[in-house]
Amino acid sequence: MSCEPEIAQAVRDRGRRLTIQRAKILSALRHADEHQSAEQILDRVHDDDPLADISLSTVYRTLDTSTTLQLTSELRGASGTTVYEWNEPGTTHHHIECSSCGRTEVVELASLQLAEAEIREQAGFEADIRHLAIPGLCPDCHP
Amino acid sequence: MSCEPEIAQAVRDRGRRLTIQRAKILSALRHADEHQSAEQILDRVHDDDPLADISLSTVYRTLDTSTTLQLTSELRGASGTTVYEWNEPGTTHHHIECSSCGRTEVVELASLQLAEAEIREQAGFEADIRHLAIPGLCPDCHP
DNA sequence: AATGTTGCTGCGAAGATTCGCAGCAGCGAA
DNA sequence: TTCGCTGCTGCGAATCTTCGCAGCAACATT
Repeated sequence: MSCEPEIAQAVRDRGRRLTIQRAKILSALRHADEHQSAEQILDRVHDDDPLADISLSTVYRTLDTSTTLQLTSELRGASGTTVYEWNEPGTTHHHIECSSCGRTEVVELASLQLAEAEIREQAGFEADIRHLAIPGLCPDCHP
Repeated sequence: MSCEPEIAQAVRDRGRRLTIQRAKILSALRHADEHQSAEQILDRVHDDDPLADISLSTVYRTLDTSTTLQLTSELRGASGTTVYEWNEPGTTHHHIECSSCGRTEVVELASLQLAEAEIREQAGFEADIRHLAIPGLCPDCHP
């Protein structure tokens, strides 16, 4: 796969070490076509290389790190399990999840672009709202 | 405390039963001056009534329900533990949390008011963004 | 006030995620 | 290429959260 060097660059550019584990974990998520749980990612790594010996802790730690590096996003849904997705550079989308039935939809919210500036002004934080999870109620669960 | 009837109303109005457990749990959170973890809420219930016999499962279930009813908000931070807060009717504020060091700040984002309309239009969801948690990097953790 | 329905609760177990520690390995420097 | 520093990993345990089930209790109806 031709994108491995890019992942390697991205990790190293940010002052982290590129380990075999990180390369495999991030590559697995990068090539998944939808968001994945930690366990699903580990399964994919094993599909690709049955001999890979990576612990689930490392998957969690890697995803935590890559989220800090803004390479990936975490979505902690009501389902109890957290899913992760690869941040395709330059793209933006938002997840909205029904607090009642758990159903999710993807939307693209132009108004959130303004929020980043507001946050920078008010708190000095560099917010990452390119891939945000928003709670709500779906049409079926409205009062 | 004079607000118990209001809590009772809010729960019953939405077709749920008002149990002693729910009343105590929600009252405890209602009177806390900052967001609380499930365990902290249970401690507060016990402070108020040492004989109360409420399980932690029930605290979690009650908060889950009350969040669906939009009486409370959940904030699942990077710290690993979820905290909850009472939604003061009519108020709005947003939490921004540093993905790196965990520090949080409260901001108030006018631009998010537009997002609710956008979401309604695109997906038909009734979003609740009055108390949203947004990931980002604080000034100290910027690259 | 008594009754029936069914939503809630407590308990224990299971599942998901984080943590602590000792040893390994990536990468810069020599 | 070798060496050394220190960040990263695997493991097992701890912590946090959810789940399944049997019994209880809130509330509408009588």
